Amino acid sequence: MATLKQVAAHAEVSVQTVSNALNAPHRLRPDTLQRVTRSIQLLNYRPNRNARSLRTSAVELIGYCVPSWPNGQAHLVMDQFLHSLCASAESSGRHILLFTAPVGVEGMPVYEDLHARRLVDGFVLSQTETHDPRHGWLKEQQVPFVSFGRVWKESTQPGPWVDVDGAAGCAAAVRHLQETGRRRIAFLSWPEASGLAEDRLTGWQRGCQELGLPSGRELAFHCQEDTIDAGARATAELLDADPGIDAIVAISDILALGALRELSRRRLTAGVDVAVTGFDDSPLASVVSPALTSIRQPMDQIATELIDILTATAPAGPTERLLQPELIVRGSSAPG
Amino acid sequence: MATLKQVAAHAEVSVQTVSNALNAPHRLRPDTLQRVTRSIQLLNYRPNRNARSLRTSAVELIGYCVPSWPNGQAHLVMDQFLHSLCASAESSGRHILLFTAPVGVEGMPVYEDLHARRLVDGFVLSQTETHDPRHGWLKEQQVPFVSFGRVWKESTQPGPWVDVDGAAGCAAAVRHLQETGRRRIAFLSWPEASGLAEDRLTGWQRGCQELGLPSGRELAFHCQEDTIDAGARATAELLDADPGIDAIVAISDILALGALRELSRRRLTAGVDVAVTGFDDSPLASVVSPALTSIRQPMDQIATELIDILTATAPAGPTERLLQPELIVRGSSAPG
DNA sequence: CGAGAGCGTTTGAACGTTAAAATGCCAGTC
DNA sequence: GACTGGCATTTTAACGTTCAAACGCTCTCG
Repeated sequence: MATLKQVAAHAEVSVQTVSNALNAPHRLRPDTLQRVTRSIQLLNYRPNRNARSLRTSAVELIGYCVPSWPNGQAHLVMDQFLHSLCASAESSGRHILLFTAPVGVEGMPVYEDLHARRLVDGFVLSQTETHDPRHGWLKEQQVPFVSFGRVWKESTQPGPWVDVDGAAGCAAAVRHLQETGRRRIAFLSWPEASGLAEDRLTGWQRGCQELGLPSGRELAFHCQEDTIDAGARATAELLDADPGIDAIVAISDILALGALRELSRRRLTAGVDVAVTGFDDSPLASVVSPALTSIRQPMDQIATELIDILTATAPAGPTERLLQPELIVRGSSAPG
Repeated sequence: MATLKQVAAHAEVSVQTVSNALNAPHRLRPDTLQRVTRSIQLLNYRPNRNARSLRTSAVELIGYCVPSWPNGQAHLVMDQFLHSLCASAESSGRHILLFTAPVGVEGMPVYEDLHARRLVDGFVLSQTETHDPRHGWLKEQQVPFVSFGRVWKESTQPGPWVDVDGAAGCAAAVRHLQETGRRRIAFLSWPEASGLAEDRLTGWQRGCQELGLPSGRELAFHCQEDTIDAGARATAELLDADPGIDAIVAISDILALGALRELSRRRLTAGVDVAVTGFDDSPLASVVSPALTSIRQPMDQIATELIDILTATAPAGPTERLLQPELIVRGSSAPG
């Protein structure tokens, strides 16, 4: 484990010169720079991050609270999100530090502690809830953070955020279904209380209205839980009540899977008799048959924006960014 | 942001005494301790981790490479694993640092760099591959690490590991199926090359043999990919070839889901006509209908053991631990 | 009653780095 | 030839903590 001192001795310069070679190479005369660089390589020197952080008081670590879902349910795309987040962080020389914390106010001491002890520079928040207490608190404490997900039903949300336009995604699904000949499009949703659900429902509604398709309350079903079973039961009820339904936009891949199952039980062919779309383009979507058309959140872009905002030195650019999802068309909505 | 110095001034003791109050309270006279503690609380002092780490050269961070699955497939239980790992790390005052790295030898520089720059004390490896190069390399470099998963087909594996006894899990599934009246139990597997597959296959085989049930090659099907479709096709082939099959042990929940789908297509009732079991007890298992009997890996215990081994100061206890999974019985194997 | 041990506390130094100020050198200017 | 300005490099001092040694006090015991 070489130190600056040893490299300096080897290159016959002062310690500071070696430091400059790494952090401000333009300050060195080309020949000196080359000599120092050679010594660095020869000794396989790596700067000690702790010493650096102590001096600069920046740890280059970003805290992320690993979500724990109350119902034991997994975030099917968390893998992808974490991977993108890590990659983005790394491309700016930072890393992600994971931690656990209780949801709501009880979790705040954990955030405070991590920041006060200088384990992280800031936080990326996800699983944003209505009236999430974290945003206000962090802003007040002047702890840097950025939120993945808007706090819903608030006119203004404290602090910067990045989110995906779920409404636009659902509207795009509706448009795609209309273009492929569908005329009676149902919507499979979560409980109405959820802000996420409201956003996506609105997209379906507006999409239908703009195309002159029906979008009445009887075409929207609110499932109480996000399970395949619930999706299947909802689909059954919808089809029983209105056999004319020829497409179903589901608010999640899981509910869409339920729809697929119910269709298959009824000897209906998904994608032919009734088209189905999901949301999130989880790994499941491409693994079922027919493969599921789904709305993909641009994970890489989300991650890049999050890190961008969090690590911006000067407050450049907007700090509220709504990204567009992408409709991935597969067999469940367009056979062939 | 209070520092030791300020606390010391406030409590009218030396800096070292405050440090001792935190790290070796037994050295202080009770009244001094109390006075210092009061000052610490009053000033809301938190030790600066960087300074501490610089001095002690221990960062209390554990590196974990966030897996990227080549086929874009998600690890359905990664959530749970990460959550358990974080919780275990935290209960020993540590945290998890995430990073990305290419698989195989090309990833080694990343590990080296993280360790050399003192970003982490050691590593938890997962996604262990046959002849995984990381283990040997890390051992040689004397970088602390522990592996989740054995390196297969090696008589001795460099370094400590924790793993789950997949064979025992599958044997337990077979036993359960036999007890509930099943006599012809098929096995749905991955490609034979996989060590994981071999382990679990062996469990099924031995389980059947011990109970006097058939376990010939014709009852084991090796799917080329881990998809619902592949599982369904395999189930179709198995049932076509041998209509007497009354139970299927699948090596993954995904394949089991395929089996369920094929059964339903054939108007057979899972759990009544043919019993089905999966592996991993992923969130999907409880979300399908009938709910899927599955073999759960003890995530909390795995995480605890991993952290235990990695952070043990003295080499206490065995550093190769094989944990027992648990069979979670649900409707797909025991209706009612 | 003086030497030695034990305890609680302080002092001095170091961990490896970087910011800021100081230094020395050289070329250009009047 | 002294004077200025600019550049490359070095010196000094810190960042906040802990280790190791030293200190001074009290107690024990021969």
